[in-house]
Amino acid sequence: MRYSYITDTKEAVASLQDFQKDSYLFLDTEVSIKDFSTPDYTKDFVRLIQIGNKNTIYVYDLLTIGKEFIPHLKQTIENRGIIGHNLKFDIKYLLSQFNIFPTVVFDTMIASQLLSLGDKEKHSLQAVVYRFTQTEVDKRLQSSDWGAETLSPEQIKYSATDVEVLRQIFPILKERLNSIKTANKSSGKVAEVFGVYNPVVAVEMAFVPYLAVIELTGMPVDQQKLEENLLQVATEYQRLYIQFYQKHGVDPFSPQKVANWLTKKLNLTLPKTVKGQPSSQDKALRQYKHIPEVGELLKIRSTKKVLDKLNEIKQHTKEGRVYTSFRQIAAPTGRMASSQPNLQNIPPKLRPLFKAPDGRKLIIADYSQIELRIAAEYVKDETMIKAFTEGKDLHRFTASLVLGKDYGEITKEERQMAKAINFGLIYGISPKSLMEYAKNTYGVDITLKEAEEFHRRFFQIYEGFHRWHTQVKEKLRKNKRIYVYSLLGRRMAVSRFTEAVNFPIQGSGSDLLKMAVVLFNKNKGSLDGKIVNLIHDEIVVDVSASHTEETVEILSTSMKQAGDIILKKVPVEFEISVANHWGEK
DNA sequence: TGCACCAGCGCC
DNA sequence: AAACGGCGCTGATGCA
Repeated sequence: MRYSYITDTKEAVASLQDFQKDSYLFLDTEVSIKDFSTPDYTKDFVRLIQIGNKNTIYVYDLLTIGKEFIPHLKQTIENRGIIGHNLKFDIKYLLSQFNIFPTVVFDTMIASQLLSLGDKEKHSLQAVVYRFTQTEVDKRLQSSDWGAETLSPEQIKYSATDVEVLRQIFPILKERLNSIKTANKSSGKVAEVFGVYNPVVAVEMAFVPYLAVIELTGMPVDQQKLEENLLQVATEYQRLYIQFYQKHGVDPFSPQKVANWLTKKLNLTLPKTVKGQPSSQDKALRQYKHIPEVGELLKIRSTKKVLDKLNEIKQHTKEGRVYTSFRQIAAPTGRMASSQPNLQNIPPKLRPLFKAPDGRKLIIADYSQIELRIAAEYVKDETMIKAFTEGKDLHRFTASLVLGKDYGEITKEERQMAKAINFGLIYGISPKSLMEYAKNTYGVDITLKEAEEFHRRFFQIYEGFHRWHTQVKEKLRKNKRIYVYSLLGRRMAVSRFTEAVNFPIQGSGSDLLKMAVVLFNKNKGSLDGKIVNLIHDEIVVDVSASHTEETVEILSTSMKQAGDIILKKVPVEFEISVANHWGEK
């Protein structure tokens, strides 16, 4: 491995000449981070930036290299594609401290995740290098002192090695990704520069820098209201807890004790858990909510839930914004996950806390019935496609066909019943579960015979779904594991029927949202609207009041474009509204 | 005491 | 719109 440690400004600027000819660079950074659990992207000291091409690696020491170097560096990085591992991390530093924002990237962590087939694999640089080259990377210096006045030769070599291994794994990852079968070929700058052909790869890579920006932006929070709320809920919770404990001597958060107490003292019959213990879950208790003790219990639990959530938000709020962390590919389906705090499971009653700052608005946009539309497209079910094309209410439509009644004469209850049928049956719910579900959710008593009849009718009407389920079952009978694909070519290996039917639908939903985000960012240019949250099929944008109209327009166009790429036969629909806070409809 | 697991529940 | 599926957070429980 050839590498040069550069400490001089002139030398640094001159060295960039060596990157003029190559189409892409390998990049890594070493940062001096005080507390690894809470990195501060604006303050932590970026000590080294390492850049390599196929011939050489330069390690730039920013302690001694002057600021004049930065514009040159910016030009090099932004004009070339860059390859790195977990680039969201590096980009957050590059953007917030140096105003460097690469948009053509190949992330080897994302690549590894896309190849992983849904297995529980690790995707650290070390793990990925080992998996694809069977060589060990020594990561012992990863958290060494990168703020030290003089770095040791070992530290310099370590930092160069991180780039060297990227060079080794990139061609392997690329080749494996290109061997995934796809219906279409990807287009765009990412695909062109790196030579990747799977559209999912292109979308995921293009998404990386924009996700970094979302995290840096943070979601606006009404901090005063948050504090008031917190105080009020904390007081309420304490009161309820003390009252309950003094009255009954039972800890309301011990599931076993609660369940035993309810069965013995109050003679309630409760469902059994897997271990044979009585269960005290809310679902089971709700039927007894008229009993004061049970009512108190449910109230304490829900209050505690709200209190925890408020604290979780507060913990990560700074100067009126809350900063979450997204995992770009958290589920094998491509869905993201948000944590610290999780902004994807905020209950509706807390959403008004997320308020646009003065002079700004929130744009709230979400795709309508997206999974059902995707399913219809995916299985090419002519009847369902036609219903969507004609703008029919799908639940009402299913109810009319299953029950043999006029479309216009479907009652509210029948429509509700059809909802259960639509969502349950496309994912392979059994007649027995359908019966239980109808009862639990709607109190609709249907016999097993009736459930079987609905089941039969559903698959008679929607032949595409019948064909799909039959084929999947057949394949799984013949093979222990089969590959399933989303509409954009995301792949997973599955061995269970429910997984096999779920993956393509949920996976295509992820494809769709990520593509909409990429298109929105490309379409908006320098317009000020910024995405502040993503919740599976929903996009929240923070925009200055004066740019609201244009941004709504651009977001709509982008969501439509993404929709038209994923859904060729089914029309895409979404709701989009302008609000002062997230709870506004 | 710390860790791994799971139950329970919030969201899509 | 709900749970067939997917997450994250809290706290009890069980074990070392």
